[in-house]
Amino acid sequence: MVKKDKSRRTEILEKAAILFHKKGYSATSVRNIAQEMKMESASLYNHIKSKQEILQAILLPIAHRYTKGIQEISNSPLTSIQQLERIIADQIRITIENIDGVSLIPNEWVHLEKTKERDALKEFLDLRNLYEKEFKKVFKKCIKEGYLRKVNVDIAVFSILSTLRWLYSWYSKNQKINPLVLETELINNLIGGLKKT
Amino acid sequence: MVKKDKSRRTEILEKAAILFHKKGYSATSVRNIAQEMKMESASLYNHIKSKQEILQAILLPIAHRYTKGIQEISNSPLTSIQQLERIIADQIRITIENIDGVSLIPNEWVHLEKTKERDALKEFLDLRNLYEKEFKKVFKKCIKEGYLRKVNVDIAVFSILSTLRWLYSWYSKNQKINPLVLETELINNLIGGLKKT
DNA sequence: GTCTATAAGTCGATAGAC
DNA sequence: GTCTATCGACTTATAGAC
Repeated sequence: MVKKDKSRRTEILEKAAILFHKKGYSATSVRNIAQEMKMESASLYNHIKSKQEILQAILLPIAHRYTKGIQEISNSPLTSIQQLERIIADQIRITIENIDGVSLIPNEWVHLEKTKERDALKEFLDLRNLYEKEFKKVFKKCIKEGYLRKVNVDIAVFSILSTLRWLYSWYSKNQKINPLVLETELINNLIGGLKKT
Repeated sequence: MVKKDKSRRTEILEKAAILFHKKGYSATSVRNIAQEMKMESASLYNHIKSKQEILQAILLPIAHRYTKGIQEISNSPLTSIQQLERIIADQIRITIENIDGVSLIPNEWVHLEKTKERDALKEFLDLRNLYEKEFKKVFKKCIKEGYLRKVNVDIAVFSILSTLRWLYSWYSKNQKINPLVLETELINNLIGGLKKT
């Protein structure tokens, strides 16, 4: 089976993600994106409806991917601590697969808007809330079943998610590392801790 | 002693930090800042030279504060593990004191520019590199002296700094927490780990 | 599907009256 | 030190020729 050519639209989304990552959504002009595509900015509009639609087309599929992943894992027959480790591993994989897209998740979502087609801001925030709720549920189960210490759940979950949110930044500068080493090391640090016992 | 009136310039920097936090530097216009000050945008220029100067006046003092803090701690006679804990506590304090300003550190520094007066981008990045170098030095000493496990230093330090970088975001939504509880809990999680032993 | 031309608005910043 | 007025550049997006 021959791989289908990358559509022009997909190319635009990829170039845009790189530019948004580098300078942010607001500081990136439609002309900048066109230049990367070696087109005039007017030509872009044959493939996309607006600059806003580009941002939505990058961010929302990633947000859906995260939520789908955590739901599948938390509905699986794994033990709670295994689920927690899998959820962390899943986030690491999503990040490595699409650094530029994922890099927009922590901050650039604020530029999502409600458009005629969809309320992208609400859609994103709903998915994010669902994800955090699911994450905390699994985390609490790990405590209840005696896998983890009785820590403050809000603080501990925030701390783990912070590391995962910033992974894109670290990974862009350290791409040579073996992803499986990264996965193992990170899970050990985040859950096991650093202190010598 | 009577507290000196807040200068008009300081007010501008505070309002600007809030807006930059909310929408980012690029998406915030000089007119937006003026509106918060209940002035016309032209009037702002009696207090500041340019929009860029505002960003520099917010970010660079914070960057200097971080670096000064870590250097004082790492030159103190504390043990390496005590230094590490103090460094983390210092970051938490800086964040709580100035959430809006600190919120710009992770991402908005990319909009710093070289101006006639100073090369703000270079200045910032030099300070950041110095900070990370110092942090890793202390961390390595903790391993060498047997306080911490022999983990991958780059990954572990990135992970800790990620949590501290994102603290502003979590704290803005959880300001009711006792800062000392936050400090203790976070240091325990980051260094001690979550696993039940 | 790409182009040129351009609309309609916003941007940061300045000049000069008061 | 604040205002009105305005400059010139840049913004997203559209119209219409090819």
